[in-house]
Amino acid sequence: MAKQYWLFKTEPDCFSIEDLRQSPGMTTSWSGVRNYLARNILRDQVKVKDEVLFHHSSSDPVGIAGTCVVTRSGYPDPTQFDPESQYFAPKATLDSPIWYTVDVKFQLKLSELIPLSLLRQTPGLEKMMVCQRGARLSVQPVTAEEWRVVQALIKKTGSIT
DNA sequence: GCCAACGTTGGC
DNA sequence: GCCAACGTTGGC
Repeated sequence: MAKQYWLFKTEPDCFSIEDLRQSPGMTTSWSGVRNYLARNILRDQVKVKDEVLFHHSSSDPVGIAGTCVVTRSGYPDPTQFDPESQYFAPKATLDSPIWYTVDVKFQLKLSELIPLSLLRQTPGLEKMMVCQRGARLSVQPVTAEEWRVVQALIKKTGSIT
């Protein structure tokens, strides 16, 4: 299958691109997604080697902070089985898990975050999901063309790897 | 299965 | 802090 592209949202106070860069193996499990549509995407569509825009939400400014790559496709989110976790799901069992996660590895961190306001002004990104009003989905598809346009912005902005 | 009430997300 | 969008819950 051709490589696919995604956008993952996270609140940097909770987990930032820098947190990912400093994680063991620069890799993390994208656990804690508790929305069914996002769950279905993680479980069914996100594949190893797919590339991901790492998006900071509820920050100032909000926007793309870096990129990462999928290193493990959908598997049951361990936090749903952990009574100590804020993501614990009492009804989930090992035999019938409810929530899924994927693993992602750090690729690059932008020298400066690319603000959502800039994305909205950039030709070619008018239809990008994150640019739409009220787009709350935390795991979003990104088209190959949108990815290409964002790559140009990343090159222009500068980044560290 | 409908839909009102309620809760959460997230940009501003 | 506000509030629009939208997801979830639960009574019927």
